[in-house]
Amino acid sequence: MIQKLKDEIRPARPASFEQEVFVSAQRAADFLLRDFEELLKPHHLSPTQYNVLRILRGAGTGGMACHEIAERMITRDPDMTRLLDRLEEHDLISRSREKQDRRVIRVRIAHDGLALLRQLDDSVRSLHRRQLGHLGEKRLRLLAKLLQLVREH
Amino acid sequence: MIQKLKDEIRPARPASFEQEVFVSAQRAADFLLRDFEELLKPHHLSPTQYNVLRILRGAGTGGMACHEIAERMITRDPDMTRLLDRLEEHDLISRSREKQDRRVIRVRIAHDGLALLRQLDDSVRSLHRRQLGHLGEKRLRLLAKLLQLVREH
DNA sequence: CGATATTATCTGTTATAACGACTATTGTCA
DNA sequence: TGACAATAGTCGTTATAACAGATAATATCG
Repeated sequence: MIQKLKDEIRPARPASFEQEVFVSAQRAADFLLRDFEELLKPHHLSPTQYNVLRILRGAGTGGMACHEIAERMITRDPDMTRLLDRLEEHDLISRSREKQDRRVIRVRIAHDGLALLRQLDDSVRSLHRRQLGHLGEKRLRLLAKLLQLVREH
Repeated sequence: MIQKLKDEIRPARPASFEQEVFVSAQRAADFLLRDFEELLKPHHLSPTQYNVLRILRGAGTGGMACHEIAERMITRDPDMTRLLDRLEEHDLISRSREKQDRRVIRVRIAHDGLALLRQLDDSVRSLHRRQLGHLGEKRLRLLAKLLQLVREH
């Protein structure tokens, strides 16, 4: 009886190396994200919101349609509308309907959004340096290359 | 006026290489997680819940205290109680209060939980092989090593 | 041109995550 | 021993994410 339970509790096969890498990737990403969230918290921004602001700054004065933002985001978000609602409430972005294609909402970063990003630029940069700088440029290039390969599938 | 806006919209400095690696890591982790969520969805399990079941299977018949589970989890979860509530509702785990230290709740994987994991073992393994196998063992070892280095800080 | 498909976004609802405060139990140390 | 701190887990509340269906505008094709 006890032997049977012990057999049951054993997985069919030991975890594969691919599985271990999967777990390592999740752990590393979470480890990095945790500090980043802490950095943003005093500014009442989530990493996702920060990401959107960065994308919009990159888009320049022309702004971007919702679905273009969604395409560029780091992690997918099925609820762009309300994500933008929150940013608009805090005057970090502005929205306006397109003239040509009236389905499209054009989103632009607002003055306050730019100011906030600017205020964060240095601390974000130095956080990432603290988190990853110890690897050295050579290893970082290697890591970037390998992560790129992971996604190229 | 327009020139001023253009200046404002430009970040203080271009993104550092460390920042790029940070983003790559988040993207790669999300990319891997997405497929995994799809695989689990028909079984009404989230990656977090699956992770807990795996941890409990690893713990064996002796089970584990809540805080021990929390320590071993891939991503932190500040709400272990309700995470376990959901698993218990579906009879995937069982809980019982410790005799010696009555503060502690001992959690064990239940028969149905073991059966579910066993059912998933093969498909999880082959998913990760599909996702990562193309890198080859040498690159996977390198990647695992680098991800380990990231966390060792 | 008109029916239908597609695209872009929004909204209602439910589930989960995050944040704090709270209770119960045990450990520590004067 | 007895006050106080530390630990383990729970619960109330709010915020966000996920899912599914709805709405409006445009594109396509016979």
